[in-house]
Amino acid sequence: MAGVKQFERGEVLDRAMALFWRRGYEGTSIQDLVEATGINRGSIYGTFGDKRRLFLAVLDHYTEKVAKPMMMELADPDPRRALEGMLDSIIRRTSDPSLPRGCLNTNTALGCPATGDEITRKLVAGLGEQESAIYRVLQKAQAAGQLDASHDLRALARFFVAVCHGMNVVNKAMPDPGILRDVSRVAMTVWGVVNPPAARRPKQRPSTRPPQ
Amino acid sequence: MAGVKQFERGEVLDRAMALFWRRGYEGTSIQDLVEATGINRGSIYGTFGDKRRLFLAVLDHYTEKVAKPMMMELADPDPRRALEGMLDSIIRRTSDPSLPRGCLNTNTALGCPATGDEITRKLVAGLGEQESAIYRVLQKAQAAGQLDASHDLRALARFFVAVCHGMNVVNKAMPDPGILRDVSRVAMTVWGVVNPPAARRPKQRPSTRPPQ
DNA sequence: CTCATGCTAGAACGATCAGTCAACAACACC
DNA sequence: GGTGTTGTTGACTGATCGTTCTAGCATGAG
Repeated sequence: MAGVKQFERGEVLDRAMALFWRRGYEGTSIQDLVEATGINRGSIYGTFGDKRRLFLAVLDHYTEKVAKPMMMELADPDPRRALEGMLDSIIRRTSDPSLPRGCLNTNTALGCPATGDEITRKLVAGLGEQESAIYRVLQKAQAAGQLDASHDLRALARFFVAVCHGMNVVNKAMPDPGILRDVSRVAMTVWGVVNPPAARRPKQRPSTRPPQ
Repeated sequence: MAGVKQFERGEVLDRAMALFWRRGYEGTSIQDLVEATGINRGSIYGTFGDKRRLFLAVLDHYTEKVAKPMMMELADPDPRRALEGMLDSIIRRTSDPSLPRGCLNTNTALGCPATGDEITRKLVAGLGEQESAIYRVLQKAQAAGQLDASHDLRALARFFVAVCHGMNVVNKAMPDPGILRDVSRVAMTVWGVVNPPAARRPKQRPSTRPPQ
């Protein structure tokens, strides 16, 4: 049947995403994509332009399907639970054996030559947004008195961003959710630290235990 | 002049390392290596075998030249300074504009298809060694009373491993040493935290599952 | 001297790469 | 039914991939 669309854009992006995620940009050929998506070479080019633009579409797809749900955890009204939720969502995702290891964004950021093209700009922008979103949660926590006023929120936000990406790297190499639970649990303890040794800390026992 | 070695193995590995580090395994062609090292195509094959084995040699070279010096910081008699030194050495390295961004091991771990071949095994082994080395430092600290006895040392070690790799990812995307200093400073604050009454873990050694 | 050695230069290999193209089939509208 | 648009198809392009190979030459050992 020609002349009528044989495929769903979203499904093609799903399969292409899985492939790029698993094998990286350079490691994935158009032929691989043709076989994995089931649609023809020409249709790929007709729909997405070329490999690079297909990859950009996949990055957007990933943001929508994976990154955004993770960031949604930050909307939890309780700031501490929001952060824990974000880390937990990484653990949940990396525990799903049907998904490739690591994180497409993280993989891409390290696999690519770090040129200043649109791909890198997208990734850097994503990192920045994540930092900002975490920063706002921390501000809320500080305003609510759940976080000591002496904390450097920018540094804290950057720390959590780094932890997220560290978890993705570790997961890619060693797919054991227990490791990530350890990392997450320890990372969350910085929350309870009072910076100046003078100040006395109110009861800072965590009200919620990580699920499991 | 022919008939006598025209190149130093170490220099060739230096240049090949820089290339692989910057562009990744798949992004670096033999032709690139020929041009960057200045030695002939045939000499590369004669000396190293093929691209994969050259890359393995580069990984060893990287371990010797970059990873081992970083791990040496852990030998500091003061455990806390040892850990700080390790993180600082990452910041120092990533601040050196003459070196490529990120970390070759981290880049490779994420850029490659993560097959179970020798490359992945090398990387996983490196991660394991780092975790063990950090673990021993933490044990020393705990024995010396510098670290609260309630800390879960395995989890702490895994946390610091993840932070290292998170720093490498962040640095690859955003080459600002200030960010890494923030991350490092916050990460070190976990040192002073008394662990929440963590569930006693069954003795759980690093994962045995094969990487993806 | 002779000869093996270890490099250089470069052609050539088949495979694969990203990307293009013309022919063709199904629809929408006239 | 005629026409134009749209999407499919598979062959095709030129470039590049990793790898091999031949030929030639300068050296050091015997």
